[in-house]
This record gives sequence, structure tokens and C-alpha cells, in this order.
Amino acid sequence: MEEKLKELIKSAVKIDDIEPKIEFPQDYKNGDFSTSVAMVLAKREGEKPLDLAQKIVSEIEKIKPEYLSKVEAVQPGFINFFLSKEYFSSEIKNVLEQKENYGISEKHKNKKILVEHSSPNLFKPFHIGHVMNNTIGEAISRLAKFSGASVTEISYPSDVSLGIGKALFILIEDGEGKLDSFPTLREKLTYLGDCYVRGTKLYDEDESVVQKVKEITKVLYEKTPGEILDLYNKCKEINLSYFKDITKRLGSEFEDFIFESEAGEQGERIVRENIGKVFEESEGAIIFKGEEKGLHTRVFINKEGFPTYEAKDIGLLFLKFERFSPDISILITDNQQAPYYSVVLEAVSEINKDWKEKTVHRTHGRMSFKGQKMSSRLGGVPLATDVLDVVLAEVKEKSSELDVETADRVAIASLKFSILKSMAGKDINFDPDTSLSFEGDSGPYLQYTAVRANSVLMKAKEAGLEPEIIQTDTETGELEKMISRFPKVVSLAIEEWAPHHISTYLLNLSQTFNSWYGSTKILDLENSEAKYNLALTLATKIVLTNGLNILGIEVPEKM
RNA sequence: GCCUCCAUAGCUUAAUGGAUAGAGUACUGGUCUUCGGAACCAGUGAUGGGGGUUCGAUUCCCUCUGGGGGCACCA
Repeated sequence: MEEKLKELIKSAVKIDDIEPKIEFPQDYKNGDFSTSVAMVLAKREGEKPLDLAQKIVSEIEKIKPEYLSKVEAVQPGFINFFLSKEYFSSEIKNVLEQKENYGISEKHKNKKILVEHSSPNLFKPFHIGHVMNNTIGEAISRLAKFSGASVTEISYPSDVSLGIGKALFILIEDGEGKLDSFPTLREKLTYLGDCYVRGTKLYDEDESVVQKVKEITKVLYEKTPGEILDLYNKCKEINLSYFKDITKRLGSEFEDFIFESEAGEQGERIVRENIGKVFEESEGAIIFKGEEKGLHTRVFINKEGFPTYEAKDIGLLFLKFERFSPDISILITDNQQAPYYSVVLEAVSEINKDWKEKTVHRTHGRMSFKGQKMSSRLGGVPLATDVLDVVLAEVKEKSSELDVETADRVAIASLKFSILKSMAGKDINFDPDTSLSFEGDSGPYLQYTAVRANSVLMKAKEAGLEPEIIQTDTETGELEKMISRFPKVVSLAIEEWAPHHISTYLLNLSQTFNSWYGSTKILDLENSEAKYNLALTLATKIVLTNGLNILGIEVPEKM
């Protein structure tokens, strides 16, 4: 529809250099769409904005296509378009016919999109902070699917680093029996996390440890067979299986992993091949000077001859394009890494332009745990599953009759939506008492609305009433208008890779539906328009379900 | 010190340079002969300070204040 209106404007007024903007007015009384072209053009044309708008309107009225019921020019120079009732009922019809495909765009049709997110450190437990990355990453992946592309989700687990060498040093000191003595996976994970912290501390405090840690790290980089490598692989396996479990519970399935150790090898090779061209030696290290580009210098291979995170990321880029040849490669990290990553991309652009140009880096804020409740209830930074269990308990407290699976869906909805409802980028101070909610702007509210709509549909079916698009006498209501906006909201979210636009829209849709629900008796056998109202109810349920699906939130049958 | 991001009701926040700055929460009052009250309706309440660009600025530019992040061998 947007495109049609643009064409209509272009046929009414000659503009070749600018694209007329079509937007949703804040208030429905200002039309279903509006444009500000007249105000933009006024000065150039030497006319008053309102006069020009008036002229454009009279040109449009000469053509006046069927889908338009009214066009008007108003102060200070807006042109408002009112669409016909037929347009909206045909749009509702589209929803009912396309079902789970309603809203899918063709923006990236026939393209391959690779999304990397949720990359864990295999010696640090997957804690609640990682849920933020996973939630946003998963939403962006699903958004990519809604853009018509074929999407591959991968993760980049960190499996070699000096930090891991430090953790392993403690594990060796403690003896392998210590690890085995913990009966549950949960306890093993806590222990591994603890080793990481202890190792880091000891490394800073005790110089005699430094050399030993470096030797262990060397074994990891060079994959020297032996007891150290065996122990290391065992730990890697433990954390990886936890990672797979928790991300699956949250709704993510990764098609593949690229390990940091693989990326390191490739990265080191590529950096060494480009010494003198892109990189240079300085104080025994291999660096990239970013100052001329307004960036800063970073080390890619350190004095010890090991690739740093920077070189590994170059290797990662190489492997991503080598294995998947994506048209767009998206990665999700926290915003702390933004300046660092621009240096990597700048360096890489001199090796392979595509790698920089096809890469999209979306960042998000960080989660902190300063809330008193959090630390007293869970102690320190909790594992993702621990937080979910706390939320789950609250859900069950609220409605005890829910089965486990449904309660888990509601808990996850609450957690995920608290992250997705606002723009990614800001830090969240996570506190289950204030960050999570089941009412108002919340995930469970959206689920409730869809479940409620579904419940009416079921009852109607029992009464022998089916949804149907029929001619009605009532004017187009806000609900039809709101439902019809979904495809445009999806394209905006894809354009910016910003899932929160979907969240904002779903809240609006739910409010509109619930408000309509409060004033409309849907299941009314006396009402000749009941079938149409059921069609609106079904369309609402479909759009809510599709939108929540993008956010990675499932709608239960009942709740 | 240099570079960057951020600042909107008490709190959490929305707004591709557009119309009366939109929600939630909290607070106050109201709705239920109803298909699900995790709901609906109404009220109180906001763009950090100062300049500038523009027909029009929460949005762009400058500056001040207050916060976050980055700046050579961590990831």
C-alpha cells in the first residue's frame, strides 16, 4: 500500500530527486497514512505548504483509486489518506489466508543470512547476562527469516585463551577427582566457574603461576596430546552440553559452531600473510594502526606469538564466508565491543572488502545484578537456569493449575519480553522483582491476549459460528487498522534489525484488541456481523502469534 | 588527555525531522446481566541547562553538566 501511495503522489506532482515519505499518523483522525511532501517541496516550488498540498490533493482526486475513500490537505501542509473499508477487509482476508506467513516480506528473498549470537566462553557458565544476547540474537535471526532469506544460526564458543589456561591450572592443582566428585551437572558448572575466578586471581597475585599457566595455554593452542588436553576436553564437553540445553529451552537451535581454536589458526595465518601490507611489527607484536582512519591501534598477534581476540575474529570472518558464503552476516555482541570491532573490520576491509561490507554488527547493553534481592536469593551472578526457575516459581504461584510446559513458556515470555520491549543498547539492572512482570507491558500480557482470542474462537466453534469476511454496515474500526499495520512494522524492524519495533506494535495491538473486546460482544448469535467480528478475533490471534514468534515467544493453548 | 554512546513523568520506557510527546508501573476514582479480571475506562504527571540550523527539533550541529564504554599484547 505504501508503494501505491508513493506512485500516486509521484503522478500528482513531479518529484524525481526525493522519495515521498509515507507515515502512520499518530491519531487516526489524521488518516490511515499521511505524507509531508508538500511541506518539503514548498520552499523550492515557491508556494505555501498548504496551497501546494491542496494542489496535490486535487490532482489525486482526479485519479482517485478505489482503495481511497478520502484525501485531504490540512495545516500545516500534511496530506492525509483515508483508505476504504474494502481495503481493510481485504487485508483481514489476507491475514486469514496467509496465516503464519502473514507479515513475511520479500526484502531479502533468495538471500542467505548468517547470524552469530550467544557465543559462550566454555569455561565460564552461561549466566543470566548471556540470556540478553541470546534473546536479542534469536529475535534478529527470526526477523531475518521474516525477511524472506534463508537463515543459518551459529555460535562461536570461546575454547582457547589465556583465561582458560588459568582455569585449567586450578583444575590440575585440585586434581581431576575434584571435578568428578560433584554429582550433578549444575554443581560441576559452578565449580568450573569458580576455577576460572580463582585462576585469574592467582595469576595476578603469584608470579610463579604465570609460567605454568602459559605452558598449559600452549598445550591448548597446539593441541598437544596428553592428560592436560584430555581434562580440557572433558570440561569443554560439560559446558557445551549445558549451553545446548539452556539455549534450546530458550528457543534457539544452532546449526553449527565455529570454535575460537579453529578461528585462531586461520586468523593467525591470515594476519601473518598480510604483514607489511595491512599489519606491521611493533615491539615484538603484530599490530594494525587504525589512527589514520580515526580508530586506534590494536594488537593482533602478541609477543608470545599467539593470536589475540582480534586475529581470531579475522579467522572467524574467513570461516564464516568460506563455509556459508552469506549475503549478509550478522553478529550480536554487547556494545562494549563496538569500538574494538570497528578496528577489526577496518583491518579486514583491506584483505577482503566483502567481509566488511556484508557484516552487520548489532550491539546491546549489558545486564548487571545490583539488586539486593538477586544476590540474597541466588548469590552472585546466577546461571540462566537458576533465574528461570525463580520466574517459574512465581508463575506457578500466580496460577497453580498450569502444567509445567505452559508455566515455562510464560516464564520465558516474561524474561524475554523484559529484554525485547525496549531498544537494544541500554544496560539493564536485572532484578526479578522489578524487571519481570506479568501485567501491563509484558510478555504474559501478550500471550494472555492471544489465548483469550483463541478461547473465544473455540467457544464460537462449539456454537457453530465460524469466522468469515462479510459485508458489514459498521465503519472500519481501530482494530482492523492496527492489524493491517503489521507488515510495515515488520519491514521497519528488518530495516533496522531492531526487534523492539515488533514489541511496541504487539502491545498496541493487544491494547486495541482488549479495548474492543471490552466493548463488543463477539459471540452473539443475534448479531449478523458476528462472523466478521470472529474474523477480526482470528486475525488478531494470528498476528499476535506471528509477532511473538519473531520475538521467540511461544503462545500456549491455555494459561 | 583523546574518541565515542547515553540523558524523556517518581520508576521502566516509545516516538523513519512532523500534527495535542505515546505506553506501562505507581497513585486516585470507576467498569463486570460478559465470550477468560494476567482485562477494560478515566484522572494526576515528562523531553538535563544554554545557544544554533529548519516552515517545523525529543530527533541534526555547538557548548555546559551528569553517567556508561573504548584507547598495545584480556576476551
